[in-house]
Formats: sequence, structure tokens, C-alpha cells
Amino acid sequence: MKLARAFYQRPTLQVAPELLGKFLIFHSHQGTFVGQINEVEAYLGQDDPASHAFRGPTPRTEVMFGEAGFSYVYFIYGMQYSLNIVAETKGKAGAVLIRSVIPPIEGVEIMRQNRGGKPRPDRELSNGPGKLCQAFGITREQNGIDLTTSGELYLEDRGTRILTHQVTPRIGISQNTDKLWRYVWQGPEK
DNA sequence: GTAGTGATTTTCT
DNA sequence: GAAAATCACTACA
Repeated sequence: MKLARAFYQRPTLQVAPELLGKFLIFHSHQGTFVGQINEVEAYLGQDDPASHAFRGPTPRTEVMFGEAGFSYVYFIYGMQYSLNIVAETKGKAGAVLIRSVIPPIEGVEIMRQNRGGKPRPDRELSNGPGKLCQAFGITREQNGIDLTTSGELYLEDRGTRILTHQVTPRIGISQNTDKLWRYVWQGPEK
């Protein structure tokens, strides 16, 4: 079932690990994409220098200060988009970066086309924040979507049980790297 | 398998 | 003007 507002309206560090194993679903004009989340990172606000929201709200980050359960999509390194899910309550910044969805469940052929049409193993399609957005066709048009009311983009719990997951420092940042706010799930049993 | 580096644009200082 | 929550390609082992 679709995750409700209450799931997101909790501390970011609590929401982040619970997103592991959930399904990311996106109905675009291209078709339907589904993937299972297996890697996330938590980004706070005032207490996290690595967060975009650290210096207070700006036009880019205002959605992180808004209601929980919204999407936050930003452009980075002149090349790629990244998808976040806003947590915490209204007025308090916090978001969870969706780093990876493995395996791609639905729309795999369209994902491969979006990723350049080159022959790649499935796990190469969406095992990174930039790759996942490219595969799903997510851009800033998907910024600020309410995941609890939208029929376009949302998260779903299909009853997956997470037995164990790893906790490590976050990737690609240069500040606050001593915090273990990256959560990695080994994925479904093979 | 690992290591090094260029691409390219949004955003804030 | 500088830095950035990344990726792909190349070289080499």
C-alpha cells in the first residue's frame, strides 16, 4: 500500500532506514517505472553542514522546510538530477536522498533507452542517485510533488521484510562525514 | 579488479 | 567566481 503522510512526519534519521525495501513508483508519460529502494542517505537541516538546507531556506531548498512526503529534486554537477523525499514536520528541514533502486522491477526496457540504449546489466541502470533519475526520467518537473496524494510519483510498501542493513558515512560530501547516515540494504536474497 | 579525471550548470557567496 | 549529495570513460593491473 501507498505510504501515508504519517510515515514521513517523523525524524529524518528514523524515516531513512525504513525506506529500505520500499518500492518507488513513477507513472510518467513514457510508461510505468518501479524499483525497490536499497540505498538511502539522511540529510538534516540546521544540524547538518552537508545538507542543502543548512544555511536556511532558499528558492531551491524551500520544499525541504515544507510538509513531509514531498519530493525534492535538484540538479548537480551540471549533469545529473537527484531525488529526495522530504521528512520531518512542516517548518523543520529534513530529507532522505534516494541513492539507489535495485532491482529495476518495471519499465526496464525504457530505463535502458533513457540511459543511452547501451547494453548494460540491469543493476547498472539505477544503482546511483544520478543513474536512477536518468533511468526513471526524473527531472525538476518532479520537484515538489506530494507523494501521498499524487498518482504519478509515490512510494509503496509491499510487505518486504528488511532483516539486516549496513550503516556507513555518506558519499560525495566533504563536511560532517563522521556521521553514519547512509543506509544500505543488501537486497533480496538471490 | 582499482585509480584518476573531465563534463557542465545551478546555486549561493 | 567557486563549489557541488555524480557518472562514465580511460589506463593499468
